[in-house]
Order: sequence, then C-alpha cells, then structure tokens
Amino acid sequence: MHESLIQYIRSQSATPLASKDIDLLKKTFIPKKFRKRQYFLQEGEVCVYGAFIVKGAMRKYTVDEKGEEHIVELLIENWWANDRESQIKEVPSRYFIDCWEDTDALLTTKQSMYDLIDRIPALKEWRAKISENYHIASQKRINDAISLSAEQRYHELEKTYPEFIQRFPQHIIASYLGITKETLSRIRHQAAKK
Amino acid sequence: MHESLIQYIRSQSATPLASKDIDLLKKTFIPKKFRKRQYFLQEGEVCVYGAFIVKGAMRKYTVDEKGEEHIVELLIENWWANDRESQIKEVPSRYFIDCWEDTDALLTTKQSMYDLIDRIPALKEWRAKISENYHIASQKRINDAISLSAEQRYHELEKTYPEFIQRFPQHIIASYLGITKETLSRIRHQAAKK
DNA sequence: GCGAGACGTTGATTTTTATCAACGTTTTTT
DNA sequence: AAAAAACGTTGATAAAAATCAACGTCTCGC
Repeated sequence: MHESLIQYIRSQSATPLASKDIDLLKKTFIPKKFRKRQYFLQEGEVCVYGAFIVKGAMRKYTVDEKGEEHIVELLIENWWANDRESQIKEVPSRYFIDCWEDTDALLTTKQSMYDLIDRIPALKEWRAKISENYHIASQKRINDAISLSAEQRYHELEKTYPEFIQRFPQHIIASYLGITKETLSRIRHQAAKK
Repeated sequence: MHESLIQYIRSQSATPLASKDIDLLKKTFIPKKFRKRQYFLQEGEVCVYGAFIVKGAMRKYTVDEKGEEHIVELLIENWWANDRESQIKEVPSRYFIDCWEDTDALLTTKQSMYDLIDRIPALKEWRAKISENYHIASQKRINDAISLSAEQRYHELEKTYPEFIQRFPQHIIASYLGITKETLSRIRHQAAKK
C-alpha cells in the first residue's frame, strides 16, 4: 500500500529517501479503504485528515441552496484529497469530498504531516512541488473559466485531463465545467459530427 | 520602502525577525518604481523577478486571439506579483502583468528568495501562509465561477474585495469576473434600484 | 482650451446556455 | 427477474449574457 506513495515522492523530489525515512512514512500514513459513495469529508466538519489516493477516485464539491452539486476538484491516483482551509485553520469545511470509486487511501493528520516534513527533507520538496502544481493548475482553470465558452472549456479538459473523461460520467464532467449535462451532451454531439 | 514589507512579514508570522534578518532583507529586496501602464511581465518572457507591492496596483492577464484581455488577478499593496510557473520552471509566461497605478515594488529573484527563506525562519512561515491563502482563494474563485451567475459573482466580489471596486474601473472588474462591461453596467443598474 | 482616448450607459438584437419534459438504455438493487 | 435508479439524449422554450452600435461625460496631454 505504501509503495505507490514512496515511488511518487521519489519521482517528485531529487533528494533520496533513506530507509529510516521510509519506516517513518509507513508508521505515519494510515491506510484506509473507502467504498464507492462513502464520504471522506462532509460540509460542516473540520477536515482532520489529508488523504493520499493510492487507488480509486474522489470528488470535492459544494452543494447550493437548490441542492445542486458543484464539483470543484476531481481526484484520482497520486492526488491529495483534503480541504486545506479547514484543516489548517481548523474551521468547518464548505466542501464535501466523497468517493466515486472504491478507494485505497493513506491518511495523515496536519500535525503528523508537519512532523514528517521536519524530519524528511525529500518531503519538503514534494510538498512544495504539489503546492506549486496546484497553484499553476488553479490559475489555468480560473483563466479558462473567465475566458472560454462551454465548448472550449470542454476541449481544454479533454486535452489537459483526458483520464477524467474516461473515468467519470458525463454529468460529473459537466458539473466540473460549470455547465449542465444537456449542454455537454450537445457539445459532444457537435464534436462527434466533425 | 522596506518597512511595509517587514511589518507585513511580522503580521503574518509568529517567529520574530532578528535585526540581522532585517538587514539581509533590505539587501535582498531591490526597490523599484513602476509607472502606470508599465509592464512588469510580458507574455513570452521568463518571469525572473517576483514583486512585493509596497504601494500601487497591478493586474495579471492573458490576451486571446481576438486581442481581448482576461484578468486573472488584481494585485494591490502587500500582494505578491509574479508568474510562479514561469519563474520556477523557467519557461516563457502566458501572462502579462502591468501596473494600473504608479507602483513601488520590492523585487527578488527566485534564487535570492530561496536563500532568504533558508536563513530567516519567519519567512518560511510567511511563504507558507501566502501559499495557503492563495490556495483557499483560488478554490473559492473556481467554485464561484462554476456555480454562480454573473450577478451573484459580482456581489461576491463586492463582499470579498470591496477595495477592488473602489480602485479599478468597471471594465476591469468585468473582465476579472469573466463578463462584459455592458453586463456589469446592467447588473449595477439593477442593484442601485433596489 | 480642445481633441483624443478612456470610461460608462443604454437599446436592439443575436448567441449561448439553462430549464423543463419526455424517453431509451444501462446498471444496480432487491 | 423485476423494479428502481442512474445515465445520457433530444426537443421546445426561456433566461442569461454577448454583441453591435450609438452616445454622453470626463480626463489628460498638448
């Protein structure tokens, strides 16, 4: 279970991982299995754990007054599921996170993560890189949201995360793009004709 | 010039700043004045400097094939202007950053920033906090973009960053919201009637 | 002081997208 | 195996927002 985490850290950081570091990692990250549709986090809860996804898929979303879900993030293998705001400030979350597939995850608390980062230099790099990647991706997503049409946004998603389109049903993709499932269906119909 | 930076770091970090740290800060951050409309970064350039804004206002935006500007960020005092993707990976930027007002800024390169962070513990916290805040704000902006109408997005902006509305003209605000200036004008007209 | 450009408004029209409703297919549950 | 739920599609219609065009005001540089 921990192997894929270790491999992933190695791939993201130049600093090697000592074998005592690996032992420490294994002690700190708690393996946990989630069933499809199981919540990892519900609105109003404080996000105590961060989850590294070893296998499976999750979604992070808000629910508005009308009861409609708005998907903020789709998460698959090697991604990190949490609500950093809630976790760091220890305030109730605005988001739901649940599993779209049966999922194997590795959990840590904020504190154990801090301790780990202090002790293992490679993790510092890893953390920085994740934060960096997130920053870049957000900026792009915001730019797409304010400057592209529904159709263009869909084609951008096809280019950027083709695996999402394979893995999640269309109404989930539509929500992620901020459009209705009907509009997405029409966009795809158009695209298929060409 | 450096005072506002020092004060800001203090306000964001629990660790105190030693006086030798302050000397180091002053040596590392290069003060520079920019005129209104002056570019800080142009598309295609590598972003060599990050700029801490002491006084003034900037905007970060893309320009599409039609020549239209799409504003990704508005930046004022105590904010940090750069393109992290370009700066860290040393690749050409997709963004323009220019000054909307005459601006006093403090510049650092990536390397001098890394060195500083290594030497001054308070900066580490500061960096983490900025990155955190950015993360939270992005998530909210994405959520607003995919779930709210133009009108609701405008009212959210009024709540979240009222200073932007004072400081930037309407067509800039409209671009930031991803709507046309005409639509924003009508939204404001509606709101005024109530 | 005057002309150019920036800014904002308003109206008419078109385009884009959402909404509502119905229906077929597939998957899951019982 | 049947029923229910989830998923996707299509059509008609409505709402939201963009586009196009014209115009008024203000500011700034010369």
